[in-house]
Amino acid sequence: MNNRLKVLRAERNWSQAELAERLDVSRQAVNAIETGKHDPSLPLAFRIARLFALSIEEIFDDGHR
Amino acid sequence: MNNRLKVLRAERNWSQAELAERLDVSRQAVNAIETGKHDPSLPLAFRIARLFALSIEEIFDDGHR
DNA sequence: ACATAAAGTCAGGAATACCTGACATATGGT
DNA sequence: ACCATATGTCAGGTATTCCTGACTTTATGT
Repeated sequence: MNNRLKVLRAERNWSQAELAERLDVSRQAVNAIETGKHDPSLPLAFRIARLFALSIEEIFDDGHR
Repeated sequence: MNNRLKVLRAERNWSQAELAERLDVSRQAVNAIETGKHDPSLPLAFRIARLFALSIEEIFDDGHR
């Protein structure tokens, strides 16, 4: 699952730790998602989308067009 | 996580088993999601949204707003 | 009433998404 | 060069999402 987390974070000058705090997850969880080690749960995907005021589909991409 | 799976399925006259087959998951997985026992993974949420030609947000609702 | 299909549920197990704590490496500022 | 911050990664543990197979309960049709 590809995602635009790193760029969205860079646009706001947030560290992974800052983003993690805003999402109420661990810094490692943010890192793992950014580096593609695993996908967020659906509830977390919702929190991410809401934080950036975007739809889940605008942030995450599972390929299958 | 609330969802409109049951209605979307009813609109198409699909059984849980038929839906499961189209989503390539077990019948029990569909049942568990419909009955709110657990949330789908993000990849599965994408497949569900694509199948019904809707956005994830149009199908699932995590409460917050 | 009866038969079949659909839906719900349980147990046990596999894979994955989270956690904390620790440590290594990289990047940036002074 | 030095120091602080950021990022990446590992281990070990817990919780969740899926699986199969089996069973019960509920709906539907004849």
